Amino acid sequence: MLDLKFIRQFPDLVKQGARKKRIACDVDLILKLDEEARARGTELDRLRAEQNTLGGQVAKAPAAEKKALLERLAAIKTSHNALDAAQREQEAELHKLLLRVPNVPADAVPEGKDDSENVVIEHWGEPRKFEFAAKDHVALAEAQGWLDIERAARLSGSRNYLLKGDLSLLESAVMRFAMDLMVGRGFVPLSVPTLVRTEIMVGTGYFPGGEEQAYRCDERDDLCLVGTAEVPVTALHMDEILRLEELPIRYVAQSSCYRREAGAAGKDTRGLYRVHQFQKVEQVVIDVADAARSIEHHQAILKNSKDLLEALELPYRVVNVCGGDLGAPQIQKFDIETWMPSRNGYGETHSASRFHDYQARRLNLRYRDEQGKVRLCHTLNNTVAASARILIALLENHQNADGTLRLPKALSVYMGGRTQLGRAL
RNA sequence: GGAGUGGUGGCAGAGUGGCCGAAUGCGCUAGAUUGCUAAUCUGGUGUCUCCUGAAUUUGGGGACCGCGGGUUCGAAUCCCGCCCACUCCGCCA
Repeated sequence: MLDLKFIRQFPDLVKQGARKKRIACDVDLILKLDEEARARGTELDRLRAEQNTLGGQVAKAPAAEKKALLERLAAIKTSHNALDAAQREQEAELHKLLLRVPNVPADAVPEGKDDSENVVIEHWGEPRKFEFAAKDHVALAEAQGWLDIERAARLSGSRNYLLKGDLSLLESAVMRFAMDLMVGRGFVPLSVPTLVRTEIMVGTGYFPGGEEQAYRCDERDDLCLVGTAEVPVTALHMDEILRLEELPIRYVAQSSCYRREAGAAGKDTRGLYRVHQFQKVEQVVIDVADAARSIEHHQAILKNSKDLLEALELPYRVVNVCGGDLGAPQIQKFDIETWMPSRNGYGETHSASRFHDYQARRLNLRYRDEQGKVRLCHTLNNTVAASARILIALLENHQNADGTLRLPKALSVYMGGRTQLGRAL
């Protein structure tokens, strides 16, 4: 959410930002409603002030005057109530609109309509040339008895899967490696709820807009399954005023993630690329409202993930996500795409977002600065490792000609010192 | 799931219809005192918002005592719903 004062002050910036993101947003309507609401609010305050003054006199007023006083108060109340009802309605409408105003993208965000116009800014590693017929992750994993998509579908429908044997262990190994890497860098490990209230989905910016993407409990419980640990972790300190000494807060959390993938029918149907449930280690940074520092954090959390991929010996590239592919909440986003031989291309495995105070305003997440002034925090997050997709990359990039899987040294430790998984096929 | 108790400022804790944005204590902070520390004394010490002003530090209003409604001229205080915590019983990985 943007500050109404900011929108008032720089309406054109907001409009341009929305245009760059290809998100419809009626700034003028918002400004009109805001102006009306403020005018009415002033009048309401005035009425209330009068009511307060007169009300205080009622008890001590002589009986003769009391009646007149009460009549006057009744009149005030009537006009106040009418005005108040209108005000509430309009404020609700304004708030609804406000929740959908997209954050203004950074200048460094490239112009572009969709992901095809994201700008590659960095490469690491060389995609491997196979001197044998390389298998895709499904063929390889099934041949090794590591994957059962058919039975999983019986349990849970399409886009579900079941890991077995060493691949199941490998998933845990990657997650644990990711956690250890981050803890080694000072991030505080967290185990968090993956079921959150709707309010939390709104606070982190997923709702309104992302409802179709989230699993929601029925009306008995106002709870949603999160699509990422970013949600509970970023919201952890909502409604708090943090002390300057506690900042920056750096958290890392592993969680199950759930996505409905509505609207993705027919897209990435084979294998583990687009699935309803996966494990993910996520990093979140909460700090002071300082644009330069936010940029530093953004680079730092990006670096963490690049380091992880390098330790896993997986070629990747970094893209600067263009306006049209950016979500409403983000100021800027860098995606890391990891080489996946079966796609003969790079597939998104990480997403590093910078929000400024967009989430913090919705969450009422604040801190007290040096001057003692209360201000909204800045928040950022990035994937450290997302299980299903990182497994695709590991399986496909590190397969041997005989169908076994080479383990990078970083993971070997987590797999009992083994350097290779599977049997020769 | 059933029964009960309770949710007040950074914390502890008063307040059961107007004198309460809220006593008191602790903490924090500025100053005084002190050779230093401690102790003591004095002042200050919530958030949001509107109007006004050159000004986030002018002046004046409004709102907030878990959240949302209601009763009343007037609600922290009474009523209803919800959320949360705790205790007992039941069930359970």
